[in-house]
Amino acid sequence: MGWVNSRRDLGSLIFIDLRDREGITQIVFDPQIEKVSHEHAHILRNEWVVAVKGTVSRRLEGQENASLPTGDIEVKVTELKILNRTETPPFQVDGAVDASESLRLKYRYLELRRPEAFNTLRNRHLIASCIRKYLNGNGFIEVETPFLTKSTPEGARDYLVPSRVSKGLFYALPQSPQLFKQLLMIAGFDRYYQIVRCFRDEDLRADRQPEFTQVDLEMAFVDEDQVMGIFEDMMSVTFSEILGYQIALPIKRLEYREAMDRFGTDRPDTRFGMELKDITDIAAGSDFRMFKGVVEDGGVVKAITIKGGAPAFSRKGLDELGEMAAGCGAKGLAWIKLTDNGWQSSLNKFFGDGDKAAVNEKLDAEPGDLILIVAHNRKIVNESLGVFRVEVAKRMDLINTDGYDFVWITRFPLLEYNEEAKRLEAVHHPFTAPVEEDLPILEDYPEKVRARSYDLVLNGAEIGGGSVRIHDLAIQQKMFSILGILPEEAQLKFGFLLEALKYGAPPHGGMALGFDRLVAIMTGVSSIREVIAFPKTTSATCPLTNAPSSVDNAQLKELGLQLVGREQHTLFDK
RNA sequence: GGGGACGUAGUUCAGUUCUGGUUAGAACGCCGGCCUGUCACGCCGGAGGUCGCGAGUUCGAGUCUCGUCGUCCCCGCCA
Repeated sequence: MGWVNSRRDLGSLIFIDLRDREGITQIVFDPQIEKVSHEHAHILRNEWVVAVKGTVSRRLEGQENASLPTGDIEVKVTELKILNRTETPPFQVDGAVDASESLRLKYRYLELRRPEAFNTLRNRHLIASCIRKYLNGNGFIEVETPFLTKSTPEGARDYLVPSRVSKGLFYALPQSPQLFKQLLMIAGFDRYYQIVRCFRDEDLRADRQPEFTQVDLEMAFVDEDQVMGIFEDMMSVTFSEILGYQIALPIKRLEYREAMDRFGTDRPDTRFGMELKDITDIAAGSDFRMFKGVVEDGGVVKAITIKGGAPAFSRKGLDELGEMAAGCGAKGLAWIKLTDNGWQSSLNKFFGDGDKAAVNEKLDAEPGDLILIVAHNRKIVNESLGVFRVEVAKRMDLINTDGYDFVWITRFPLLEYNEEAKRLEAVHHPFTAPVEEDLPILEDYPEKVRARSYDLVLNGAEIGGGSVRIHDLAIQQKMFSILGILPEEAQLKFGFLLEALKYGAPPHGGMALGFDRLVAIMTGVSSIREVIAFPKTTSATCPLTNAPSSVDNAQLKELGLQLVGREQHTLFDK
């Protein structure tokens, strides 16, 4: 039984490629074997659903098809039953012509009929099974937490659900099960996990969906090393079992500060070098006024060296990079092409021979190399060089795409100042514990305090993160006050957590893994939409169901809601 | 919220600028016919178009202008 993938009607002999989820098998209608079914088989078309009876037999000598796993055999049909016919599909399921993504989403069930799409989702299932097996075997208990829960002010925008029973009040769909898993630790569950849906109402990207799946876990009586240890082990087992790939353990670790200095980003792609080097001292001694000015203002001058990059970048290519620098806030991009005769650069006349040699040495630069330099405050310099580093590596094809390169980024800043909101915000979330030795400066220099947090980065993509949590009521209250949340407000929004912290909260910490991103990387697809059975478009709509859609006035009335503004929506697209 | 690319048979695209002009093409798919070893079967014939939508310029718009809708990518945003 299966679907007609293709037919080859030779008149008196008819071949059908029959497809089911496991693959394709050729079946033969031969009037010498059975007349009636052969006659009926003439009308078969692609994607019809059929059942056949017959004998599996070895193909004739020389008629094997090496490109099919079942290419040595065929089914000689003695009975044909047509189970269903089809209209002409909106796109060809056998994949001869690729359809646009919105069409494939609208007819997602046809897309999923394709072997590649099915296999991606089957791999997702296998990865999830592997993770479950690992965690089950290590004493973790899967617990479901509420989807209809309480809106929290920090973090992303919430999806809201109106309450019918309590008119005018709203549930929020969880951005993550964060607080519930902490409560489970306080309850003494010790090791919890959940493969769970999370919801965030923010603008979409190729690697972002409004609802996405996390592997969420939490452990009691642990420090960050134990959480990271479990996670490394879990990833190692999963990559080994699913891909046959051995992750190099232990996964290397970088403190946030060092990652920013060396790679210009908190999710460095460490599959290639080209690290950022500081040449502030040398630049300060040059005659280039712009560099001097930056250094006097407390800024830095940093550079990356592109080995053999001088011929690869034309004036135009460098101008493009310059525009990207401007996009990052940098005032400009200086470059040096190293030739056998010295520097080819607009900086040439501003640097003495000694300084030139010092720069070359510091940057490990030889003739044929290209040096890119940015001068500004530390943040912008790191950010723009970090962007160049990745862009240049892509353009020069320096990234080994076969491997899986993991790195932990630890000890992020606990807090950062939000210019727009004019207050401090938690970098990770407000329940993250500060590094103990930084506690004394929490009040006076809050932005200098490091968090007991850690992100797992794979091939330059953040795939997960977590932290040791605050289990001390006084510190949690202090955190809220530093974040500008008044005690009454904290009580209103997080009262249940503060209350719980009074009743014997053990030290605990955990982590969450972006499961869709992990699966996308492991299956080698470019968008997480490919690894989600029924994903949404970049405007958070579903072409298949036409969600979101309008509802009856009666439904609204029942919820005590009234629409303002744009009320008219068409129910059906053309 | 901002920037960019795209939108033409069922599908994927060409045609669109410089230079608006008779009947808008191709491939795959679809329909009909022929064919006993095909496997992207082959051969012959055929149908299929509101050029996303709306306005404007023009004697004349797929082509130029403005608006609008949709899809994708990026920035902001995503504790």
